[in-house]
Amino acid sequence: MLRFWVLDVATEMEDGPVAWIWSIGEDGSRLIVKEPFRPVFYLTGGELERICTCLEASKELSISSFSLVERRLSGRSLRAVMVSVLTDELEGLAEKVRKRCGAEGVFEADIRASSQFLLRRGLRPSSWHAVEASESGAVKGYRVYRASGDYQRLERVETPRLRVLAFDSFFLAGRGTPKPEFDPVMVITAVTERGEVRQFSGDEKDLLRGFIDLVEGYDPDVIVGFNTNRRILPYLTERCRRLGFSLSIGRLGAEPRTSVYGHQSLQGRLNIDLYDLAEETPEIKLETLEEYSSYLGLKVEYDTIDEYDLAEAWDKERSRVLEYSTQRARGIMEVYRAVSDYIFSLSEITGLPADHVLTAATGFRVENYLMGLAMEAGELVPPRGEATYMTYAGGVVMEPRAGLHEDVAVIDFKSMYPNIMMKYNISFDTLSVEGVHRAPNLPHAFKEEAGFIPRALKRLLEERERARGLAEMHPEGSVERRVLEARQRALKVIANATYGYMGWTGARWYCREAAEATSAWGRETIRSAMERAKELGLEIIYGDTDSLFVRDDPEKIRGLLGWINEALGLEARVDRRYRKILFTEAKKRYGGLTDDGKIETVGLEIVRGDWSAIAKEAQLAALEAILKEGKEEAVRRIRETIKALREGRVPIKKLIIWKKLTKGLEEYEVASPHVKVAKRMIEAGWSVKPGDLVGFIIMKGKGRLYEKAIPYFEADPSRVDVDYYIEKQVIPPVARLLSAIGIPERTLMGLISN
DNA sequence: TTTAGGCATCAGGAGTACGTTGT
DNA sequence: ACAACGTACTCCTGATGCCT
Ligand SMILES: Nc1ncnc2c1ncn2[C@H]1C[C@H](O)[C@@H](COP(=O)(O)OP(=O)(O)OP(=O)(O)O)O1
Repeated sequence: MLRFWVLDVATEMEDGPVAWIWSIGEDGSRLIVKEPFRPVFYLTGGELERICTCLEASKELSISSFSLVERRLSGRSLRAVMVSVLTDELEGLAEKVRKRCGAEGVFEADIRASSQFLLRRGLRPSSWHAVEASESGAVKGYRVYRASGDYQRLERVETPRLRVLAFDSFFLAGRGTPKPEFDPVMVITAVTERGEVRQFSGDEKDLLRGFIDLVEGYDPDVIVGFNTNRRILPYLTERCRRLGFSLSIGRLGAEPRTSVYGHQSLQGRLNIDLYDLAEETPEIKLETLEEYSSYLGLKVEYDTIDEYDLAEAWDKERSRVLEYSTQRARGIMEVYRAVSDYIFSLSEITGLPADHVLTAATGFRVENYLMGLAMEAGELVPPRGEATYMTYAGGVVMEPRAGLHEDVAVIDFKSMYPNIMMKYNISFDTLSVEGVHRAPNLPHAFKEEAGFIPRALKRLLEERERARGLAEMHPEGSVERRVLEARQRALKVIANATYGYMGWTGARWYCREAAEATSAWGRETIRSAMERAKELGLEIIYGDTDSLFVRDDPEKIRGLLGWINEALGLEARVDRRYRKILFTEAKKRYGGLTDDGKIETVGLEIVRGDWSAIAKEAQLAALEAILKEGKEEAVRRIRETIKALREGRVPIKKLIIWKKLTKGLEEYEVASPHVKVAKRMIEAGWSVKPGDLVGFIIMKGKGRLYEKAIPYFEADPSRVDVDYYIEKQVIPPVARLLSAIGIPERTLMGLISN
């Protein structure tokens, strides 16, 4: 038996499609496991025997074989013709066959060949397998095996030692964002996992060739960078082409290939872009390598040079640029080390290859996970439909009791929606008018027979519990803990998103009834818990969807938790205790002092990425004073902030307001500062695209706000509109906190004039 | 390539009332 | 006297990013 760890899978056309499993062997060797593979689609409806006769007569098409099989569709048994084909262009062929042979439905023709291979053969990326295989030569030094028989998943959990190359690169433009048509590569710096640094600069052709040679010589399994998918790899590829050669950094010398959703695929290697990871980390508001490193608590030094100053720095302080490039490559390696386990675990859970899982949107992670289970269960994977969007009611949110409260306990249901889906067996394949589980105030019901979705959730929740347990074994602040926390959270998001997935019109298993019923039962559950809490004499201060904030009373809370467990069959727990907690009038916003002495803020401007740092700091200072010192101190601190602003003592960086461009500039209906600034930047030659953050500063002047906003890197500190920052940034968020403890806004407005 | 709904907050823009100005 | 204009106000909506 050959044992191997799956790095990546590709299908290549030889005599028909062949799956190439790029792998790491037990002895650490790099190898390729090959298996001729026949992608499959199913035909249903019509007269299946006639369809078979028709297929028999269609020998000229690339059909390898076909047979009548028993499958399931939404849980119901169904006969179908399974067609195995010799091409990786399934969709066209399937449609042709369907028409010619008079079938009604086509299933699974829209799943790409390499995905099919992974899913059908039960192969999991980023995990260990065993298979009967015979050695059959070598390609470019990689031993090749022919697999025969089924793949067995092994229990081993550890990741083999991978060769990793971290790199970063800067490009040089005379004006604005560098464009690959004109502007050369200045420098590439690469670092191996042993810490060896190689820097390439000078003649562009030489430096690119140097990098290619390094990759070929070092032969990394993983190439990791920051912003490689969207920017660096396409850029380098284009530069090489223009210089008359190709960026041959694939394992058999191929160029990077643009794959699904802007991902750059490297033959036989994993291309990992840490930017993708930064983007989905909610604590990180500004997706930069620096922010990510500091979020992880890594000790990496950066002498940062802003993108907008790079060209100038290259002229004036070249050695600093080169040094920064090295720091970045080192930092990328450090971050990779910290997060690689997380990436591989996400890949293993969802069944998506490690480099694809990071670019896949949540819905597709869920879907891929479900598809794997579906194929195991013989459940046909339906095509994506075009359901019309219909909204439905979600969770209930209580009006908070505004003000400062002492000793508040937060009671929280454990994975509420997933557990509700399991309790009431909510699934697309259990929806039935005669079902025994009838959703409150809805015409939807679900039957007893174990559903597909509850089965899928069970595994996710178990895995999450495991990750949570492990996380708690590591000290707070340690890298291990952060990574396990991230895994735990990823599993929670995938589980919750399984609920949202069924309410998503783009889902293969769209089932609005299931999603709607889940939130309806959620409302019923929290309402009954609220009632019970009141009956027990608990004082409720706030609640949102699955939580109750109550005045702490351990005895009564114990009673409530016990009741929830017995009467509702769900688990709730005290998630947190606040010594003090402050609510404004608003829902979903509060800040408190926890029992272990930490300040926690939820929803307030402090946690939002679209407020200036000065405003967020001022609000935090006020909150801290309110919780720890008193009202007077809060007012004193704000007075100090305002004074500092007036006297020009606040660094310009703290005045930047960042907002994301969420769509193309033409699509905006109303003018706004960040859109205006984006337009201005584009005119100056900078590239600003949807998904980018635009940083701006408000300057003195007349007119609308958007007329006073300029790119942050053009701001002259002496012309900043200090009044705007005082009156519209600092005061309102602070005033909302203060008014909750009875200090009228006037008190702050009085501070404006001095 | 879009998991869902619920929510606060801000600024722009349309509509309106009202006062001022010029003829 | 009356139209044209500017300003201040209200109300609604688009936009963003958060919470669960
Ligand atoms: N990202 C999300 N997508 C869809 N539904 C969500 C999401 N986050 C939360 N919900 C819904 C479903 C959850 O069960 C419910 C309560 O959320 P929350 O308390 O944050 O987590 P949880 O109850 O699932 O886990 P925990 O065990 O950490 O409390 O709100």
